[in-house]
Amino acid sequence: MTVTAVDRSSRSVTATARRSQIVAATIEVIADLGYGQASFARIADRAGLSSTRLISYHFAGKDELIAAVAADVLASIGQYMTQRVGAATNAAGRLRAYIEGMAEFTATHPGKMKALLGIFMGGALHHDGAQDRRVVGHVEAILRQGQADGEFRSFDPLVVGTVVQRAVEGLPFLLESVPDLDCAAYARELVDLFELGTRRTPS
Amino acid sequence: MTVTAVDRSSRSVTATARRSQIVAATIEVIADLGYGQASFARIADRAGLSSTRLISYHFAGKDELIAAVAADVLASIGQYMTQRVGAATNAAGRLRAYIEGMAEFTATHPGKMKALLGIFMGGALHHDGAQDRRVVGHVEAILRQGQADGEFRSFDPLVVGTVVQRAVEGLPFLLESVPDLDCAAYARELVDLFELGTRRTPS
Amino acid sequence: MTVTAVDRSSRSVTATARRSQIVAATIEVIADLGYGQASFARIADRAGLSSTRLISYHFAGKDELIAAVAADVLASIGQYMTQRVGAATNAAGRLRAYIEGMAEFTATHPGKMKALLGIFMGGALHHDGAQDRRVVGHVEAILRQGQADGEFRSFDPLVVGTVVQRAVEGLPFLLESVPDLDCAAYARELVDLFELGTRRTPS
Amino acid sequence: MTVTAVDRSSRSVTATARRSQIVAATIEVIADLGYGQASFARIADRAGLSSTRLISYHFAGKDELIAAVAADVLASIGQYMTQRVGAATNAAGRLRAYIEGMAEFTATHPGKMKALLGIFMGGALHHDGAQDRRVVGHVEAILRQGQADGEFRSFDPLVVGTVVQRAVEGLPFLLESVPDLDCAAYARELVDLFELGTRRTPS
DNA sequence: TATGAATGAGCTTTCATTCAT
DNA sequence: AATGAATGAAAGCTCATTCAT
Repeated sequence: MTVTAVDRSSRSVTATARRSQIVAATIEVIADLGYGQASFARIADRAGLSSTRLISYHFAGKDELIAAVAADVLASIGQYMTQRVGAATNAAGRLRAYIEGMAEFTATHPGKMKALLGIFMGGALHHDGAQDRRVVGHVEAILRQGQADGEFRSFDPLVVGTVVQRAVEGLPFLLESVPDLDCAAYARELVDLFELGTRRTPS
Repeated sequence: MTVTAVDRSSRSVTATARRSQIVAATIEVIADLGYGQASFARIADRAGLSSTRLISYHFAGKDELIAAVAADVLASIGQYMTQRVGAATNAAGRLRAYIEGMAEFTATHPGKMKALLGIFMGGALHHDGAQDRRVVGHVEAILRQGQADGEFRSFDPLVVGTVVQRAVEGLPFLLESVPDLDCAAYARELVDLFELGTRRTPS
Repeated sequence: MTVTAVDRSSRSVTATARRSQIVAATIEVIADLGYGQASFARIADRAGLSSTRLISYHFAGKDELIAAVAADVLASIGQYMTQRVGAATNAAGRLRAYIEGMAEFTATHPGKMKALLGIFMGGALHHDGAQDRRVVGHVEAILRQGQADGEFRSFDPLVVGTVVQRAVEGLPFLLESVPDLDCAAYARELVDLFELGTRRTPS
Repeated sequence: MTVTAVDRSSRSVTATARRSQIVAATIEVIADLGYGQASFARIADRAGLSSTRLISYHFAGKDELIAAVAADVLASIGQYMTQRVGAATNAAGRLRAYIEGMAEFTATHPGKMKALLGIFMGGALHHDGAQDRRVVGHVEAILRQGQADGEFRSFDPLVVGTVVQRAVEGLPFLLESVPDLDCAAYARELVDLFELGTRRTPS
C-alpha cells in the first residue's frame, strides 16, 4: 500500500515547509529553464534534495505539483492586487490599478510571473481553459461594471478583457528581450491605450 | 560534422514531398497535443510512417524539424498577409488589414497558428527573442509610419505593437475554450479597440 | 547540472555493492567481447540486471562507468605491485619486480588486464595522454633512479620506460593467441632482455 | 537481387579509384577520431560523398572495408621496408633497418600508422590473432636467423619479437602526447636497447 | 517524515545495410 | 557506376513513479 500525497487538512508544519521549498524550487526552474525543462530531477537539484523521491512523497504527481505552483503564484498575485483594485472608486480606476499592479508585481517577482506563464503556455493551449477564464474574469468583471456604470463604451468584455490580460502578460516576455525595460512606463502606455480604447466615445 | 539530412539546394521532388508530409504531421500533432507531446513517435504515427527513422533521415534533428515547421507556417502567413496589408492606403487601414488578416488566417488555419504559438511558447520565454522582435516588427513598422504621417497619436510603438501582436495571437487560445467564437467579430472588436487607442486624439 | 548518480562520499553499502557488481560485469564484457561491444544492454545482461536503467541509476553516464572500471583495475594493480616493488633493494631489482609482478597479475587477472587495455585502446590513441604518462611514470622513475645510482647506462628513460610498459602490456595480447603461454617464462625473457639492455655496459 | 561488392578480378579503373578514395578517407577518420568513431556516415562525410550508399556499393560490408584499409597500409609498409631490410648484410643490421624503417614510416605517414593500430586495437584483443602473428613474424624471422648465425644470444624469438614490434608500434602513441618527438632519436634508442639486449653476451 | 533502490516506458539519434531504379 | 529512399535495431539517456523500509 502506498501513501500518495498527504491530504490538505492534516498537513504538519514540516510538511508544509517542504512543499513550499519544492514549489519555490519549481518556480525557479521554470522561470530559468522553461516549463519543458522542469523535470523532477532538475527541481530536486535546485531544491538541494538528494533524490526526486521527496517530491513524489509530498505531491501526488507532477500535475499536483504544477497545480500547487500555479495556486501559489495566483495567491501571491491576488494578495498583491486585491487592495489596490479595491481602493479605486470607479471602473477606469480599477482597470488602471489592475494594469499598474500587475506590472509592478511582474517587476518585483519576475520569476513567479514567468513560471505562471510557463505553466499556462507549457501545455500550450491545452490547459483546461477554465483557468484562463477565471484569470480573464477579473478584468472582464471590471469592464462589465464600467459598461453598466456608463463609463465604458459598448464592446465585448470577453474580447477586450482577453486583450488586456494578454497585454499585461506580455511584459515578462518583453522583459526577457529588453531586460532594462521600464515596467512603470510600460504600464502607463497600456493604461493610456486601454483608457482611450474603452472610454465612452466623446461625441 | 556528420552526414545528415540532404542540404537545401539538392533536394529531390520525393524528398521535398516527404519533408512536407512530415512537417504537416508535426503541425497537426503540436496543434492537437501540444508542443511537449510532439515526439518523433507521435509524429511518425500521425504521418503514417513505418518508423521514426524516416524523420531522422529527412531532418538533421528535432531542431531542424521544428525550424522547418516554423518556417513553413511563417511563410504561409507571409503569403497570406502581404497582399492585404499592401493594398491598404493608410496606416489605420494597414493595421485593420493586419488584424483582420491574421484573424482570418487563424480561422482558416487554426492548426498552423496553434503549432506556431506552441513552438514559440514551447521553450517558454526562451526563444531567442530575435524571432519575437521580427514578428512584432511588422506591426511596429505600421504604427511608426502612422505616427510619422500624423494619423496616430504619440505612444511607444514597441509597446503598442506588442499588445496588438499578442491580441492577435490570443485568438487561437480563446478559440480553444470558445470553439464557436466568431473570428471576424473578434477581429472587429480588436480593430475598434486599437483604432480608438491609437488615433490622433480628437480635440 | 542534473541529479545523477550519488556522490562518492554519501554512498550506501548496497549502492557500493551494486556499483561493484556492475563494474565487474563491465570488466567481463570488455574482456570477452571488446570495448566496442560493451553496451549497457550487454553489461546489464551479464550482470543479471532487469534493465539497463540500473546502470544509469548508479553511474552518471557511460563515461563515469568506464572511469570507475579503469580506477578499479588500476587500484587492483597498485595494491598488487606496491609491496613487491618496494621490497627490492636496487633499481634492477625493482625493474624485475615490476615486470614479474605485472606478468603475475596478468596471469591471475587476465580479464582485468584485458579490460584496462581495452579501455585505453578503445578511444584508440585518443585517451588524454595524461593517463599514459602516469602509467609509464612508474617505470620511468625506476629507470631514472637506476641511472642516478650508476646502475643503468645512459638512455632516454621515457623511451625505454615506454618500451618496458608496452612489453608488459603485450602479454594479454599474446595470451590471446597463445592461451597456454607460460607467463612466468615470458616475464623472465623480459627481465633478461631489459637487464642486458639497460645495465651499465661492462667494459 | 542485390549486387554485393564487385569481385577483385573484374574491377574497373573507376571502381578501383573510388575504392582508394574511400579507403583513404577511412584512414583519415580512424587516425583523427579513432576506430570507434569510424562510421560509414563519417567516412562518407570525409570523402565528400553524398551518401553512405557508395561505400556499401563498393565494399561488401564494413569488415571488407576495414580489411581493405589494413591491407592497404600493410602494403605501404611492406613496400617501404623490403628494400631497406634486404640491403642489410647481417641480422643486427636487418633489425636496425627494421626499427629505423618503421620509425621513418611512422614519421612520414603517421595517419596510416595510427589507422592500422586503431584497427588492430579497435576490436581490442579480438582480431583473429593470425594477423598479429604474421606481423610479428617478420621480426621473429630476423631474430631466429641472428641466433642461427651466432650473432644473437639465446632467447625466445616470439617474446623478443613481440617486444620489438610493440616498441615500434609505440611510437605513434608517444607521438600523440609528445608531438614534437624526434622519431629518429626514438629509433636510435630502440636500436641501442635491442642490440644490447639480443647480442651474444660478451664473456 | 524521509529515503535509497529500482523500474518500465519513452526519448532522440546513430548504426550498417537493403530496395529499387 | 551510381544514387535516392528507406529501414529495423540498437545506442545512451531521462522521464515520473513505485517498492520497501
